[in-house]
Amino acid sequence: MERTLIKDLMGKIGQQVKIQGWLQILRDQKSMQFLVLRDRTGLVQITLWKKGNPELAEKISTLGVESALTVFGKVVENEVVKLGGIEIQLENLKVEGNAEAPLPFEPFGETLPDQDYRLDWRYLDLRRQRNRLIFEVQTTLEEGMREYWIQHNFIEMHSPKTMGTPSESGAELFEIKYFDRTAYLAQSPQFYKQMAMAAGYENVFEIGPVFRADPSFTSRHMTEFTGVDMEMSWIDDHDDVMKFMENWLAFSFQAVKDKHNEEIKTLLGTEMSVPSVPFPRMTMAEAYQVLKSMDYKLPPEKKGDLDPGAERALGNYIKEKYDNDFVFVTDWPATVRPFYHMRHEDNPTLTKSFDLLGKGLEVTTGAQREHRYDVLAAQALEKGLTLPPIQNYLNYFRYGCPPHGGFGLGLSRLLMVLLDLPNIREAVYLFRGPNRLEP
RNA sequence: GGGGGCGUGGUGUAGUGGUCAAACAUGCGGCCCUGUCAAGGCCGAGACCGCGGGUUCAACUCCCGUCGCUCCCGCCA
Repeated sequence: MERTLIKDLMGKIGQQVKIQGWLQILRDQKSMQFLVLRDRTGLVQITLWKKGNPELAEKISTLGVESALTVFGKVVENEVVKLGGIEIQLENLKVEGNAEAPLPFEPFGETLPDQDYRLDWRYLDLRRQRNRLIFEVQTTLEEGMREYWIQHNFIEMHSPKTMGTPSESGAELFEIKYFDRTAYLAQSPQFYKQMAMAAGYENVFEIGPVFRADPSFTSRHMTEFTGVDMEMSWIDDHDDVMKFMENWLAFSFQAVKDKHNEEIKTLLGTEMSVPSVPFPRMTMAEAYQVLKSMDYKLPPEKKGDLDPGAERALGNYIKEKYDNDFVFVTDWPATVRPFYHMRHEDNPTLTKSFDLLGKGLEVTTGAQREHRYDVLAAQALEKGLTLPPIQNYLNYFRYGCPPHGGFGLGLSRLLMVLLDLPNIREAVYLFRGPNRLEP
């Protein structure tokens, strides 16, 4: 017999059905048993008159909530039933996976345990529909991103995650044993996607894991996360990257809205909005003016940079003034940017770079890259790097590399912004942090 | 790495020097209940109050250390 999904039961009134799901509630009375079964599409009540099948009733009495069940019965209409006005008259039941009692916690209880404890029992926490929805949204979001890229002739890359030499900055890399030598986990596909530019791919993207050995204890950091990276060739400057990016992002958000708008409202209590294009832009210098006008005081050591408080303040300002959740902050000082960001011709202290803030949270860093070998090498030296460790990278620019730029985006951070999630641990399937390697 | 906060039955909380051999809710077990539906009623089990040391006649409560969690900052996506 074929399985019927709970949402389709209305069309099967009077028929025998097989449904499969988890026992959410068992009300075991003297003469009647009521089971509420949950599958990914909804809840339904299942009813058994005990005297009609004492053996089955006995079996049901031993069930723990959250057991995985296959249920056979007849769908009947019953106005008395508050759960959709229908119920299933139970005929047979197979226990596929019994749940021990008590559960570590009640996923559907009125109060939930601390997040850290729920992380220990992540699969139970994920049974809540609102958590399932987060990853349905993520799936649609990535689908939208891919669709837009493919429409624009991008090639998908899968770059290695093990590296022989530290690339951008040694401090934040995880060292791993690699036979008789040391290797490093990639903290960005940066160099590899630029290599694709040198290879003449013109447009590439990658969605893959990146690793950061930062001992960060915040609601928005992870030691391993999914990076969304792209790089495009033959641009005039970083604004070409921003133009592409805002349209790409709006397209992907629209895909999410088309598919999940109602559920996001009901399960997450948030109204999602598709940002209007173009996103507001402000240079770093303008951002400082705005902060000054808001009386936001940056710590003096943050010269030329923003701190999280400043980012939140700018997010609020943009929301109020332009009614947009996003803002590009451009033209960051070279002092706070990596050596490979291209600098302005008329002002070499500033880079052709940008951050994208979403609701005041940094979700992206991007730039036009320096593709001229001599300039790039000079900038590396100026930053205090030595050339031999990055010579393989520098070589990409020796035999005809086109002008190019791109960005890296944190997938879970974008989900936080999209769904108004307060903590990145909710926006990722399994969180990894300095003290969290399990499950 | 720096700073703040927290750590009490399975879970969420209350209790902040003696009245606590620790309370409430929920969950769990048992019994009762002609259809329940956030079901309800009764009974029961379950915590040496994170760990170690100290102060005190007396510590869940104060102090020190330690571990864990959490938030903010640094770092970044």
